[in-house]
Amino acid sequence: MNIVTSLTQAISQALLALYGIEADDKSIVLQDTRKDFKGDYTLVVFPYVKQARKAPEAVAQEIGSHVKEHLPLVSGFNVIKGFLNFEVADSYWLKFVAEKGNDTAFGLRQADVTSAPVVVEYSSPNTNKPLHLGHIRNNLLGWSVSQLLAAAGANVKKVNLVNDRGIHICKSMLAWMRYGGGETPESSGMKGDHLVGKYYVEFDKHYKEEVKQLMESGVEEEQAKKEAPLMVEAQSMLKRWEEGDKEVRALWEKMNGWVYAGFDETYHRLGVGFDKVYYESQTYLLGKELVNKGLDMGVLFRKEDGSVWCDLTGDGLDQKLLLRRDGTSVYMTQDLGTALLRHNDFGAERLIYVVGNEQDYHFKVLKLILGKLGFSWADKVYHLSYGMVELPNGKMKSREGTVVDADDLIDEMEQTAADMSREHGKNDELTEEEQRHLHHILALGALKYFILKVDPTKNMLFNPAESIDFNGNTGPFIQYTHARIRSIVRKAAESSEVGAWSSELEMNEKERAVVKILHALPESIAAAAAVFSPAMVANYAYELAKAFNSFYQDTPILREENAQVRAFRVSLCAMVANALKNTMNILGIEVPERM
RNA sequence: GGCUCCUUAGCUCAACUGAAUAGAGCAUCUGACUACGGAUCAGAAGGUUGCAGGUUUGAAUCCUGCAGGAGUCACCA
Repeated sequence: MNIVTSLTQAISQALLALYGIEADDKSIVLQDTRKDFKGDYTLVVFPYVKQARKAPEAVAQEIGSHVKEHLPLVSGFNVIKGFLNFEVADSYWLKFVAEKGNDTAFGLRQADVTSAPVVVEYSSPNTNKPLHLGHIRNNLLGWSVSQLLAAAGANVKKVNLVNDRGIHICKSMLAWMRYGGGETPESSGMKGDHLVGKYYVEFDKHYKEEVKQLMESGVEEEQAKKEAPLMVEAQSMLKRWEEGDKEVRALWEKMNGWVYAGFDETYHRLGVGFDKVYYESQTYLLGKELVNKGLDMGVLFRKEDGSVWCDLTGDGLDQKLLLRRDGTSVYMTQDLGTALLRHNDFGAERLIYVVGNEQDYHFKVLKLILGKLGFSWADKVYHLSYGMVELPNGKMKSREGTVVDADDLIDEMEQTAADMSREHGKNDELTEEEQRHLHHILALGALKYFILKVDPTKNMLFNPAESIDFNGNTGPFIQYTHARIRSIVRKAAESSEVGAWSSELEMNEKERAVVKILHALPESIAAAAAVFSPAMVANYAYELAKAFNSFYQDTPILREENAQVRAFRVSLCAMVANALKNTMNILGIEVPERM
């Protein structure tokens, strides 16, 4: 049995026997003993001193004795103020490595495919411009949270909802017709999404010019923005699209096709994917029946002008529009519809939306309305809200050209990785193809780790000029550690002298540190999954890699003369390599055999 | 202006549900290569956790107020 559960139970029994305190296992919290003190797990006894009517030191002393007496795995304990530090016998740790050392899936739970799916929506791009750094954070988060939940045993379905219709698409289409001269991805050599994005910018340029001219001729700004010929034409194009105009639809399909080809390439490079892709052009009319249902139920109401609203003033919010007076729906209406669609499509238990924090309000409202409409799963809707990626000179603004393009960024990272690699010059035996693959892995390892190690909810700063480090708390550091370990394990396998070891061995401090971190892997993954935080996984992997390096630096492994100790250390190596691989895989980061 | 979130070392970030002396990396300084892989390791220096109160045996963490920053308050998506 796991030592933590054993300890918890022993403590619970001690509390009952000594003081008659009935503490359930959940209220007993053990924490890792701080490095500077002797021991492995610490119990804070302050919560019990009142009922025990004794000084903290005395209480700790008594609990310690009682536990040690009843739990042989506890080899000793010490008391400092109100902190009771338990020491766990080496034999326990040795047994743990012996049992789990060869388990390549250690720490990962088998996903239960028979349980109700958890649907994770992420990415959700617009098809009028290419992906940028903000999308990268979204995609990486979506993918790794999916991996994380799966590692914790959930049946995860990843979905993407592509925003493929609307006025913004028409802008690109119109500009392409006007100024494009029939340019295609083939003729221009541009990636499809970049080409379409170029015409979106083009539209904005000419449109601003028109607005400026109108204002110079005395038209108010508001009015000028509405009346500029380009805008009027884009609006009419949207109308024709909605009416199913063949010409408009054909162009729409053609240009969206270019964009999808471009997106697929970027998704592939990022290593993300989906189980199902929804298109807004097919779902944007959903939700109206729900509104009718809501009207019947009396949770929604109609105003005199015919528009339909939900009154959320009772929840401390405003009234929210759901149908315009002309009967057309808004964003919220669609999202209500797609939530239901998704729930029905998968029989989903939970819906998770990976969407930026600028939509916090929207999802708060979405959840509330779903609840009012009587859906029991409304409280299982979770908005995984993430902060913006900021640049040293401020926010990214597409219109001002201060965006970091996803493809460009990946290109640069790969170049940097190639340069670094060449500098270290250890990969001469690799073919060119293998080297390219390695550079790709390292580049994405650096990028992904850099982004995922930050708490999702927080805004983060990205400095493209300084690019991303390959030293310190980085993806490549962990990748490097893995590659080194695998190298040792390979050599050990060649020598074939690796045998068993006895539980009588004594571990040194650094070995113990590594083993303890390994031991915590399952709990760490479970804890990270509970709060949807890949960052916690990243920090775990780093801590493990660091502890291993520290151990590795001054402890002989293959040169160790004692065969049993050698065997133990090799097993430990294999286990660390495995744990690094599994945790990095959750982050979507590949880990090389050599680098 | 209302509501929500944020503020930790020079910089970028940690600290799970309140617990011991708030931890890493980068940058700076000092040491360690006849290498089981130095993309490493050992160490130094760097902090009144934005400010002021409060609750608690104990607060970066919870409460109140203030300052600074971001987001949002569309018959846009």
